[in-house]
Amino acid sequence: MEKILDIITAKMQQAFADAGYEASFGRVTVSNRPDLCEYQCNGALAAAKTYKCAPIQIAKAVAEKLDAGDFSMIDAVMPGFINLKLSDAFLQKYLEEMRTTDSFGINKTGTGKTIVVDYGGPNVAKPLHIGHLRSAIIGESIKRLYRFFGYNAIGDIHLGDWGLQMGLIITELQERQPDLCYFDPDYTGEYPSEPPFTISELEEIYPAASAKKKVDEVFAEKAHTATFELQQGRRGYRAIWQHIMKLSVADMTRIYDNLDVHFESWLGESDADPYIPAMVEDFKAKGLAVQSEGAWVIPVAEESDKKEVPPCILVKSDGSAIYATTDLATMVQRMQDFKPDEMFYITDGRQSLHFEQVFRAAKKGGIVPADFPLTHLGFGTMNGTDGKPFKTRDGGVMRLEQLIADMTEFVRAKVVENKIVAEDEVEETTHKIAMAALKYGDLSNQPTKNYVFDMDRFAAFEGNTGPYILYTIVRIKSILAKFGAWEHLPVQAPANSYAKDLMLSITKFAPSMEVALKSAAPNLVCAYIYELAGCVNKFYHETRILGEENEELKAGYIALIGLAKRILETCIDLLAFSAPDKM
RNA sequence: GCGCCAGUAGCUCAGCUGGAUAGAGCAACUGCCUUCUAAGCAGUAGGUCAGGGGUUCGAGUCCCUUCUGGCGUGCCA
Repeated sequence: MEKILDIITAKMQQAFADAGYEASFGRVTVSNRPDLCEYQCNGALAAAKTYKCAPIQIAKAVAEKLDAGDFSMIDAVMPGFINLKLSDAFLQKYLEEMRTTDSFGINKTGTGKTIVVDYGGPNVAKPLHIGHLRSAIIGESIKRLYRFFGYNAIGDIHLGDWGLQMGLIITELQERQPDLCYFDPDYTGEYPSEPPFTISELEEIYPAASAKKKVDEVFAEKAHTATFELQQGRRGYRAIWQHIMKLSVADMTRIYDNLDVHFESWLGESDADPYIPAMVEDFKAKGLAVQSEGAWVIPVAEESDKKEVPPCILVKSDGSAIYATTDLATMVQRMQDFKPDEMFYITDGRQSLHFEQVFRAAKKGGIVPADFPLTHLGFGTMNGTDGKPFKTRDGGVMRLEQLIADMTEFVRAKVVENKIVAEDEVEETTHKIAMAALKYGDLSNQPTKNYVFDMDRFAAFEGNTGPYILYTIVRIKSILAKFGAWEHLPVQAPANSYAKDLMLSITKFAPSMEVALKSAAPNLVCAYIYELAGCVNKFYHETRILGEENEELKAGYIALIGLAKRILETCIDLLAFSAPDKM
């Protein structure tokens, strides 16, 4: 479907041309003065400079030429704005087309294209903590946005299962239980099928090892060696690694499922490992990798760089792979297996230089074509109310599970207190509201910016929050349920100013989603539905819907809120949460 | 040192390629539930858009500069 702004702009440009001015001045925008008009064109102001005459003259001349068909008001006002209001008939026709068109008439620009969205990135053997929240929910939302526009979007978790952390765990485990058969180089038998540790022990081992590494050089050296040997295929280490993977993946699957975050691909750094030798050889053969300070590096600095861009390290001086290596090898694997048209990475913003280096290296080495779209979205840090990185009261890192549990508990109390939901539905309703609160609280912020995570504020449920959006949907659902079958009812012309505002808001769906996709900004989806929900609530407040005696009019109201509900639900699905029937 | 990001109401944030009176939410105060869910709606108050220059008919938005904070800056990820 053509967007309203495009339709009006075309008319406006024609009017500029007809009045003897350059057509490109006829750009129309949504009004920033809704009290005066719905759409506006400021082109006369810009044109005044070119044509050296008063802008108001141009505005008036253009307004004269404007095709009045779809407008209820065309006004040229000082100093030279052209103000427009849409006619009721136009709005009705437009919304009815939206209502009856797949995906409300958005243009599926991604049809036939494949994109790999790399997000999540948890490390095995480490519990998911709140630092993983942003990647998971921003990534899931961006993946869904791409999918909504027709892309074949593959979410890839990219497990951190191959780095130094694995060596650290192995080394720490060996210190604790040196007699395990895994550490006996001469052991040739089968290894036990059950791991010598539980998930919670594992989660305690890693931070202990990580801390030890910083103060104990011998230990650190051992860990590096273990990492190297694991990557070289040492049997016992591989067996331990298998145990760790099994336990860890099962645990994180449970948590991601609970968050309604799903990955199509569960590959990790280890899966890229087989691609490393050939890739490294290729970089060397092409002369792109050079030896420097004992390591093999790929110089990626460019003339135009304003800063010093260090080379991308391909092979460490001890011969083992580093994250740049696995990221590059992962790209090789993805190009081979998924044949994507784009790759999109969602990680902490502090990794932006790393991705800059990797992207350059990938293009230099021909892993992807030179014009291949590689995007890194670096999200900001989640801070506490003191403005510093979020910590628990005792200064530790809060587990993602704990965060979800806290939020859920708070919501449950509220749901029980309201007594609207039947007892057997409390849990499901609670879960939906908690997810909405948590995700909307995060996603409504610009992803690239740091933001303050304030549990009290997120759980407050008033104003611009997830629960507000859900509440709006629930109110509509309640009316629709009482009304009966509504899906077939056509949209009618606006019956009052609240209806018209709501209709205008609905027409902004497609352009809002397009910008959200283009900018990879779920916060724009949030901003849109907040506005839309506000329009619904105002309309709801001012209009008696079920009590309307004129049946024709009532049907129109129902059709309108029905359409609003479908759009709201589509949007929250893009944000990966859903609405209950009651709350 | 260099680079990137940020600085807008007491707090948390919007502000789309410069355009009319800088917008929301929270907190404060005031109205509205015998009528479709008050997790709602309406209203009051609150701003030298960090400071200073500049470009422009017009700057929160573009350019320069200073200050403040965060982050990054070769073998962790």
